[in-house]
Amino acid sequence: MTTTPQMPVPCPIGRAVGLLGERWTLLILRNANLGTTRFDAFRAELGIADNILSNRLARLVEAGLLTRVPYRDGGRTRYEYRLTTAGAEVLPVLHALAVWGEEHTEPAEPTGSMQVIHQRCGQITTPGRVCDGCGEHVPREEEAWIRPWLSPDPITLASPVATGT
Amino acid sequence: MTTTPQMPVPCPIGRAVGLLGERWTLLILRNANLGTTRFDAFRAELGIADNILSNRLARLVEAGLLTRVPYRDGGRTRYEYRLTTAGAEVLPVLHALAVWGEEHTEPAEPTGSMQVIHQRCGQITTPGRVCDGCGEHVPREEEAWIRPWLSPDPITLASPVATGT
DNA sequence: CACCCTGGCTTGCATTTCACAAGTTGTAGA
DNA sequence: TCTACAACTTGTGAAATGCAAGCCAGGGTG
Repeated sequence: MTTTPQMPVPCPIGRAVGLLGERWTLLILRNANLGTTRFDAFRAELGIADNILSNRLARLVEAGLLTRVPYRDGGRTRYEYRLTTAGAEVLPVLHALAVWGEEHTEPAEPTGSMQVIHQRCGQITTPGRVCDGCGEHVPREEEAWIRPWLSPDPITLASPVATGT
Repeated sequence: MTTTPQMPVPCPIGRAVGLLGERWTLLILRNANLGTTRFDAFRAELGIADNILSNRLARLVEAGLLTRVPYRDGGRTRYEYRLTTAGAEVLPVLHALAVWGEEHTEPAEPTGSMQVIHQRCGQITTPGRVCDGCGEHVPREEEAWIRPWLSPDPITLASPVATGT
């Protein structure tokens, strides 16, 4: 028997990897944290195949990291995928990956690098929970990312949908 | 064209995921951080197939996260895989995954959960760079993990091999 | 009111990756 | 000599992934 996804192993890292470690999953969550909610948008941004995107979104909904919420498109009801708190809380994983990637990998061509800014104080900071500039905790509502290869404008992180508490 | 591993995309998260996001890779690095160095040991601990382990180790060496160092086994030379600093620096990713996994997933059967201890002060702490107990930065030499489903004894993190500096 | 468009999928088939098992190499100890 | 061991390599079938096409429902356009 192998340690394939979703088999609840005793190690929390193993369990997290089982869920988050499938191909595309962390990238979907990255984009969901940046405000993407719709099937088409994920497909366009990631270049992922339809069937796999469909599969991953379903799994993320099932695992409670995303939730399907109805929205109105003209006169009919469609669904979009919104972050839950569990999904929003993968942010530290994304931060850690961003730091590691910035430090240890090279882009194909030198575009400006990704930056995280603390909107309350306006400073650029290292991805993480404390602002390098003002020394304070950075709540997700005050965090924005600049991804210069897409746009010079900062993108404020998406808020998770209210769940219970 | 698809965003497959090793294609240097502009986003550092994408690049990190390209390398670290392959199946088994983060688990290999977790165990390497806990002191595993040998092919057999990785195989036994992870239950990974030989050819995939071989492939992943080679890729990690190529990417500079591990390095092959010779050791003597009786009268002959064998090789083991030791962490480089780049490999050791995935620790924050592992911490973030551990925290998320502890919070949002359930083990199959309730074994004691993984704990991180700051050996200088002896306190149990949340995986991360600052000790909950004494409030100080936890350098990796002072960090140990207890994984009660394997052993009650704390395991001090492996040191990376000296590189350059 | 027939036709096309758009978003969100599902289905079918080719390609790639993975799992499992068996074989290889070089040395050493029984 | 025979067996054991660590670290691989090779072969083969199963599963995951990628690509393209099709489907469905409601609305807009002519």
